[in-house]
Amino acid sequence: MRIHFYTCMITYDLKTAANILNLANKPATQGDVAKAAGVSTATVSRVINQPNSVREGIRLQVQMAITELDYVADAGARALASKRSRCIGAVIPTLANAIFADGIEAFESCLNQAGFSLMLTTSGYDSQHELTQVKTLIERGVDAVMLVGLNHDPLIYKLLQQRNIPYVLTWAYQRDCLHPCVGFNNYEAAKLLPLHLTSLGHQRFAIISGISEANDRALDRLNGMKDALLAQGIRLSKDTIIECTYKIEAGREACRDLLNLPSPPTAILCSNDVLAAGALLECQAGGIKVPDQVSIAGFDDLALSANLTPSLTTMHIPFKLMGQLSAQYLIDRLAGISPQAQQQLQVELRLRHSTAAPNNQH
Amino acid sequence: MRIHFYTCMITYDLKTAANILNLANKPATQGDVAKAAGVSTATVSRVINQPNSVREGIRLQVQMAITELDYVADAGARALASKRSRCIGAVIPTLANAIFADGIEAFESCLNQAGFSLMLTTSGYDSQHELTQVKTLIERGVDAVMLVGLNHDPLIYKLLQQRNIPYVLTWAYQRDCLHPCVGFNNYEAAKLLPLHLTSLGHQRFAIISGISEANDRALDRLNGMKDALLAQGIRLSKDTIIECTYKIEAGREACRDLLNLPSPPTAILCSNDVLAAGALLECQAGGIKVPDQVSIAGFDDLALSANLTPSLTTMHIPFKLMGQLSAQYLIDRLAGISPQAQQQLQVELRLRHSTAAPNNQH
DNA sequence: GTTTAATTTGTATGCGCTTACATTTATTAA
DNA sequence: TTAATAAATGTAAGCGCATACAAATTAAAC
Repeated sequence: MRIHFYTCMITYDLKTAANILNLANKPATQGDVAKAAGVSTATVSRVINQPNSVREGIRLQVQMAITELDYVADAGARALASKRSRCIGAVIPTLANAIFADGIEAFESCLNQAGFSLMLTTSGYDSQHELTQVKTLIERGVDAVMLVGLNHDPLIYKLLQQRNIPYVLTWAYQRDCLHPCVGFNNYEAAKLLPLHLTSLGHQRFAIISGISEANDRALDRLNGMKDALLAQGIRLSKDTIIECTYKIEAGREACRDLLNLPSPPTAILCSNDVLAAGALLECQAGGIKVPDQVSIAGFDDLALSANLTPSLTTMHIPFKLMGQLSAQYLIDRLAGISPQAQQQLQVELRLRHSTAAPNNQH
Repeated sequence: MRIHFYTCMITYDLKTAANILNLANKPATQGDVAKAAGVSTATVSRVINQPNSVREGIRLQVQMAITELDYVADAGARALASKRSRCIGAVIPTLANAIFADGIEAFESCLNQAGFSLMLTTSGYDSQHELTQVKTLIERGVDAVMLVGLNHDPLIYKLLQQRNIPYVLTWAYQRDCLHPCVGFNNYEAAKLLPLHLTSLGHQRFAIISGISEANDRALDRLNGMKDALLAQGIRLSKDTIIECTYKIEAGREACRDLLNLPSPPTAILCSNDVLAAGALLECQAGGIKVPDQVSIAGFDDLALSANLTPSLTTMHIPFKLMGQLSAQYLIDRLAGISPQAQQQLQVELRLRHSTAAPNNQH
C-alpha cells in the first residue's frame, strides 16, 4: 500500500510537470491554429497578412482560434519566408544629446504606427564603429536603415546597396546629395547667426564648436559661421575658436577661456545649445552680464534654451518633423512608393534675449 | 554555322544575365560558402557559432570563403533554427527625459558588447500602450525584455512567463519584489529630501510632482516626501502639491503658482530635476533669490543641475550603472547563469546651493 | 601495430512560415 | 438552367540555418 501510494504521488508530480511544461514550453504554431479553426495554414497566414482575401465567416473562426491559443507568429519564420523582418535600424551618434533623443522618439513612433520596430544603435561619433553597427544591423536583417549626417564610410553604402536595403541620411541636407536625405543645410543655417550678430554691430567674435573632425554637421556649422564672418571682413584667430565635446561643462570651460582672453569677444557663437547653455551658465556663475557684456547664440533650440535667463537666441531645428519624415521615407520605400529622395526642412532663427548690440564701454 | 553562332550568342547573353542577377540579387548563403570552401554547411555553421570545434586549417578556409563571398548569415533563418533572435527589447516611457536616454545608452552599449541588439519602444507613460509594445516585442521574437518601473499590466508578466522570456524591471527596487529588478527604492530615497530641508529649519513646504497616476516612480517619490514631512509633523495642503508633466515649462508654471500662494512655501521639493530646473529658472526669471527666498531641491541629478546658478541640490541616481546592470542581468539569464534577481543601487543626496536655511524676514 | 577513445566532419531533418499554383466554391452572364 | 468567370481555399514546396546523429578521422593507450 505504501509503495502504491508513493507511485501515485510520482505520477501526479509528473502530470503536473507535464502540464507546466505544456503551458511554458510550446507556443502554438500556425498549424495549431489551422487545426483548431478547421482550415489550412495558408488561410491562417492570409487572415494575418491579407485579411480581406478571406471570407468573413472563416476569418472570424481563425481569429477566434488565434485568441484562444494565444497564437503569436514566429518572427524568425516569417522573416525567413517573407524576406521581411519588419524592423528598421538606426545608428545615431549618441542618445545623450536631446536632439537625437527627440528625433529618434518621433522616428520610432512613426515606425510603430506603420507596423515596424526600431533597432537602435549608437556610434559614439566614431565612423568605424558606425560601420560595425551597420554591419550588425544588416546581420539582424533590418529592412531599412537610418543614419545621421552625410559623411559615412563608403563601405556602408556598398553594403546597403548590395543588399538592396533602403536607407536615409538625416540631420543634414544637400541639394545634389547622392543619397536620400532628410534635413537641413547646416552650413547655410549656421551662416545666419553671425549675420544677426554683425548686424547688431559686433566685431569681436568667438566660436565654441563641436569636434569637427568626427562630425560633418559640426564641421559644416563651423565653416558656415567662419565664412559668414569672413564675408563681413572678420577673420577669427586660432584662440577664438574652441572645439570641444557636446557637454555643458565643456561649454562652460570654453567660455571661461574665451572671456579671459586679452581682448575677449563681444559675441560667442556656439554650434549647439548644450555648449551655448554651458557658456551662458558660466557667465551667470561668473557674474558676467549677458547680453550686456557678451552676446551668446546657440544652435538647435533645446527645450531648455527658451527658459534660461536670458533666453537663448538660437537656430530652431524641427527635429521631430525630421524624425517623422525620415521614417516616412523609409516606410514609403519599403511599400514600393518612390518618395522624394532629398527633403529640405526649414530652420528658423529664434531671436531671444541672449544677444544684443555690443556695449561700447566694454 | 550561322545557327551555331547564334546559339553562342544566346548562351553568352544568358550568362551575362546570370552574372548580373548573381551580383545584384542573391546574397550568398551558407551553402555557397560551404561549396566555395569545400566543406559541408554544418562546418560553416560551426565556424560561425563554435569556431573552436573546427580545426584551424578548415576554419581559415571557411572564413576566407565568407569574406570572399561577403557572406552574412540570414537573421530569420538563424532565429528560426536556433530559437534565438539575439535581440533584446526595451520599453521606456519616453526618450525626452535625459535619464532614460542615458540609461538606455548604457543598456544598449552593454548589449552590443555581448552580441545583442536593442529593440527600443516607448510607452508614453501609458500602461495599455506599454502592453501593446510588449506584445509587439514578443512578436518580433526578442530574447528578453527590459521594463521601467514596478507596476505593469499583469498580462505583461503572463505573456512573458508563458513564453519563458526573461525580463527585468528597472528604475525601481523592492526587497520583496516578485520580479527581477535593478534600481533603487524611490520611496525611501525621496524621504531624504524633506529630511534635509527640515533639518535646515524649513516648515512651509510645497511639492512639484510628476503625474503620479501613470507613474509608480513619481507616486513613490511623492509619497516618500509626504510621509517624511508627516513624520516631522508637517502636513501639506492640497494647493501645495502640484502634479504636472515632466516639462521644464510645467515646472516653471507650477513654481509660479506656488510662489503666488497667500503663504508661499520656503522650500519646494521637486520629484525630478527637469521640474526643479524649471522652478529654479522661473525664480531667476522672476527675480526671486534662490535659496534666500526659497529653497529648491530636485531628484535625478541631471548634467544640467550642477551647472545652474545656484547649483541644484538633488538626489543623484546612477542611471548608467542601472542600464549596465540590467543589461548584464538579462545577458546572464540568457547565458544560463542565475544572477541575483533583486539588485539595489545606492543613491546619494548631493547637497548644493539651491537649498539653505529659510530666511526669517520672509 | 593494434584497439579504444576522443575529436572532427558530414548527412539529413525540421524549425514555422509565405506563396505559387492547383483546386474548389461562389458569382455572373447567357 | 448551364457555361464562363471570379473569388476563396487548399496543397506543397521551399526559405537558410542549426543540430542530432552517423561517419570518418585523429590521438591515446596498450
